[in-house]
Amino acid sequence: MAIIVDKVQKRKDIALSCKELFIKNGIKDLTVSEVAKVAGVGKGTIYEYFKNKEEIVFEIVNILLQEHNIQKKLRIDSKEKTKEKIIEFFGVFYREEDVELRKLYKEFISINLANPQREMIEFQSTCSATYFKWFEEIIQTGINKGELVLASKNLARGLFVMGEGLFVASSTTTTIDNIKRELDTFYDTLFELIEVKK
Amino acid sequence: MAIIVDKVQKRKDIALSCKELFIKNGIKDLTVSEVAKVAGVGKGTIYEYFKNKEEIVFEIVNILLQEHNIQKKLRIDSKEKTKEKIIEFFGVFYREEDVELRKLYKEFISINLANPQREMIEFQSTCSATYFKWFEEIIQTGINKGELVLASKNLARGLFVMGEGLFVASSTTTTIDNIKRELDTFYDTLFELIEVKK
DNA sequence: TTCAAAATGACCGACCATCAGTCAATTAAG
DNA sequence: CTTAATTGACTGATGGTCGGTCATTTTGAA
Repeated sequence: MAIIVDKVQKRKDIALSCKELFIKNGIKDLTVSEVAKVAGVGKGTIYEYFKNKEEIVFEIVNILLQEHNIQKKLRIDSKEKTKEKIIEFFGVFYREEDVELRKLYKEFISINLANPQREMIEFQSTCSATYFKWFEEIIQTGINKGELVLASKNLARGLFVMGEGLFVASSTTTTIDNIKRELDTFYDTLFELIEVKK
Repeated sequence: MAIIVDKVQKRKDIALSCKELFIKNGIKDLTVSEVAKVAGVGKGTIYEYFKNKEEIVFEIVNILLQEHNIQKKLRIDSKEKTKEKIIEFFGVFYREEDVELRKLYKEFISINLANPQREMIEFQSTCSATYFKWFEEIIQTGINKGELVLASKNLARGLFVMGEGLFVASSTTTTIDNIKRELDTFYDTLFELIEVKK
């Protein structure tokens, strides 16, 4: 045998080394040669760790999402009321500090829409399912605690995809200038309807 | 002067000639040479009518959307109740006959997310604004007719982007297998909450 | 035990194919 | 003859491949 490198770790290293470059320019203007350069490896080596250019993005999203989820869990758990938890849940779509994640997510959706590849779609599905389960639990807890009416459960899916919709809409138009305000109005109204009146 | 061609019409002709090809493969696998071939013109001519490859998609969407809107208007007007109108409004996201339009829209969103260009974003914004105004009118009429509670108005934006969100979500995952059912459950529940009880 | 040959994984960058976009030359209508 | 319209060969960029090199470890004969 010869040198054995930690393939998993190196894959992460390469991906993260071009994170800034990628976030700045997006996948379209990121060349594999550039990636190789900033990662300090030869171009051929890139293809030892990634099947294609898209997979690099896939890896970056993967890494950052895991970090993000830990933070998210803490933030949500720290909230008392269900409404606050739900608002926190969608915070990623407008919170200042998550601007990088949004940029990444934008590219990720774009790639997934343009050339869906089994692995990426499956990853996206798993993420989405996990998030949705998490979201449903928040709603269910709200119902159990008597904060929300029973029917709220059926609104879960709609609410869940709404965040994504608002995100895409705001990314592809110039009109929605303040996601946070839009969401707030919506939540206030909806909670007026689904909160159990004391 | 010499030959004068109807630039606007020829632009449409070229765009439509490659519609099938584009819907089948998406923009990624569509080459400008191919477009030129099926349009029966030289490659250089394409660039007399379009600034870049993306603009061809832009034109196809534009043409088909206009056709679609006429149909949509008729369909919505034919419905009596507000709930039916709203469901009809989002029909494009699951209706069998609109499968082409969805494929186009998917590519369109993808392009807009990956390399936003002023003209396309503005077009998208205008479309979106028009649709939203239309949607708000439906809600407002519902309120005026006493079918919906006043608060429904504030839910308009949320409902509006939800359609888009569900569409994107279903395009990028494998889990949502039946958009129609998901939407129906959501609407039924929501209308249970916002409909004025007689 | 020694050490050179064999084996192997890691790495590389020249090269290839593809393709979006350009432009100088050509065509043809009036 | 003028000029709008058209064209396709050409260019530059870039994603991905592949033959080959290098460094380290294994092996087994002396």
